[in-house]
Amino acid sequence: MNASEPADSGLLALAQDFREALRHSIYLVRRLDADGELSAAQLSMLKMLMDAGPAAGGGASSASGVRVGEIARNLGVKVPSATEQIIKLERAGLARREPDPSDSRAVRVTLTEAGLAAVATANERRNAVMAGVLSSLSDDDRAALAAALPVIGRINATLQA
Amino acid sequence: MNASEPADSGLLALAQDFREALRHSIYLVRRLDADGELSAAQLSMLKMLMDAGPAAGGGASSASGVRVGEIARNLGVKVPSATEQIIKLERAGLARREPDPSDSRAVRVTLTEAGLAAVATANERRNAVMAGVLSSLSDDDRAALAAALPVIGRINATLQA
DNA sequence: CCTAACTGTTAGGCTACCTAACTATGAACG
DNA sequence: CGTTCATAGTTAGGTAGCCTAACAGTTAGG
Repeated sequence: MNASEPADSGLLALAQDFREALRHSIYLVRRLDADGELSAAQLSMLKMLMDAGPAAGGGASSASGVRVGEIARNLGVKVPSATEQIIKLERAGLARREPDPSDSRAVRVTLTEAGLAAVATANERRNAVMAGVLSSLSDDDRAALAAALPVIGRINATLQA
Repeated sequence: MNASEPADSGLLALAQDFREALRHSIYLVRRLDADGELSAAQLSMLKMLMDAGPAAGGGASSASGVRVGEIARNLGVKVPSATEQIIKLERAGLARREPDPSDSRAVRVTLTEAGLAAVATANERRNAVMAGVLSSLSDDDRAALAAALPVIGRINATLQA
């Protein structure tokens, strides 16, 4: 419509639509998280520990576990919030806190067996619910969604930096 | 891989990926909402009032405003939570509560001029931030995202029912 | 050493949500 | 009509998750 700034106006429109979609998706997330097992925050943390746990990034030695500060950064929260969640997970027997041998200030957090199992169970259940929702879509819709997921992943990755 | 239930396993995989994407997108939403103006919940409510306000659904007469129960349903929260937010908006001068002339039990909520302006401002700002994020994508990525938005909208619509 | 930088915990506070209990109005029916 | 049941919203009390500020212990540098 506007010849002077077509790109910008399209970008803003896309931004608005995407925002709207995410805003509404909060219901969906809320419904998924309402299975009364693990809270969203706790599952996120457990999952992160699982992903990062086995082979921690670029570390030379096999320093098992993730440091509190790193957890906070990964989850996009402040350190005290991470501590709070970690303590809850620890009390629930899902995670363990151990001193870092190479730096006595630091704390290493690892999943327990129970934690690992809890992640698996919770994820399965939520995936099943989500799959139920997606099952009502057409094949084309699912294809479009699948094509967009890497893009959304790229958007999210941008924010980590 | 598995010939017996290829559709189901694909569906579950898609479900998992979509869930993951939404989970990570929470950062993005949080960042957008951290502009220190209106909280996410309040902006959602204001926006809903704006959308529903002018021409309320299938109502015969021009009953202006939205009822508290309807607001709660639209936002996916319980009535007391809606009341709470409405009171905050009212105190901030962004919304008004009036008795429903046709049912003295009911309350009609409408935006004030200030509320309308606040929605506009907050949305503009957040759209700009989001546009900034999206500007780093390739054209193909943006196209894929745009194609998926209606699908996500359809998913969200499913939940309303 | 002694100070400066860093890691994590504690303390206190806020928002947004929930359930349960209450008030007031409307509607149905004998 | 008047009692009874349903509906609309508010109030009260509680929880989860996040934040900032203040604190304690550890490491590293001058």
